[in-house]
Amino acid sequence: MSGEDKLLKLVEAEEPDENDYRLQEQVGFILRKAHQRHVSIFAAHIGDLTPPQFAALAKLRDVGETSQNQLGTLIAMDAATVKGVIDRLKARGLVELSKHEVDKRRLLVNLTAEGRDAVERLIPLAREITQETLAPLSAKEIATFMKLLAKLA
Amino acid sequence: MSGEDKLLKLVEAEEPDENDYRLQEQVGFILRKAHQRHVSIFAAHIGDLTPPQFAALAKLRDVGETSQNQLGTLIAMDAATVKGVIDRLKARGLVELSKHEVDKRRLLVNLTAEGRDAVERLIPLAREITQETLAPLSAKEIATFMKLLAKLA
DNA sequence: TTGATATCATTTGCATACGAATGAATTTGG
DNA sequence: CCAAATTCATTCGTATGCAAATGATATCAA
Repeated sequence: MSGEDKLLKLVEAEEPDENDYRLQEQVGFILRKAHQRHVSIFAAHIGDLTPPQFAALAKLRDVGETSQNQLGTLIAMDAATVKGVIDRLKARGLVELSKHEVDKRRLLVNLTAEGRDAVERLIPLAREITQETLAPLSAKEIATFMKLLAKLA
Repeated sequence: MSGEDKLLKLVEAEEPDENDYRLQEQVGFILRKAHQRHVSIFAAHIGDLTPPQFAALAKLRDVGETSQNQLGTLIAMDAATVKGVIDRLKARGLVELSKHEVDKRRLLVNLTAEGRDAVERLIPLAREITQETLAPLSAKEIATFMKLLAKLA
């Protein structure tokens, strides 16, 4: 079959050309790049805290004292990951840990006064980060994008 | 100022309530979750290769032999990261390395026969991964989403 | 009540991801 | 032509992110 015939066949059958896989058009690849860009913008605004660390602080501000595991669930981190994040926040005095009186398995996490001050101070910057990340889109596009992105997450 | 007055003021001035920062509505947080979900879908279909490793193989299939650094640029990885990825692919015999004859700084990377076989075999699975990642969206939503996501990446 | 299950946390091992520092080789500008 | 700047690659340190194994505690069910 000639190249032209093959092209014709593909158009007619609407089959993907199996020789034509474009990495840079795959959702996973672009998702990874968009995430990288966001992290970079975050770092430019908040240099001394990572997005996961800020997420932990912001969520603790919302819900108050919780167990480490529960916090992990709320910010989409598995137990091993959240432990590292909390360890580093504790080392910096932004959170404090205590044992649950009734259920001795649980490790309670809470903001320190310093941690609470830090979150309040950083939230305006976090708003700017969100804005800058979405800056390539118009207001209408942002609404559409956020709706669809939420469906994928 | 009473709570009602404060609300009124906010509505009039269209200022965000600085006490009301919702982490789970921020684009960075949802982007991170969407990426996590994609990686999880990837792992369910292709267990013995990570998305970055597959990206390297797929891109080498596109462009043929390139320098390690150039490959990194093409798949959005910095020099330190791409080195680790290539090292592991080399250890598994999927890529081979050679020195550039003219520019002695460059380390050339290419697929081995086994690496080429692996990519060809995996591309259909990669198509499924893309499909499953986008499954929560309709065809029209996918087109919209990809267009907007590309703008952000 | 007790044996099976489930939950919470920790640890280990592996794989991105990136900043910063370093060294080798190349290119550029004066 | 040569010194300065750039590029390519490596290494180190730190921080996610997750699977799997382990130990302690709690809950459930026969």
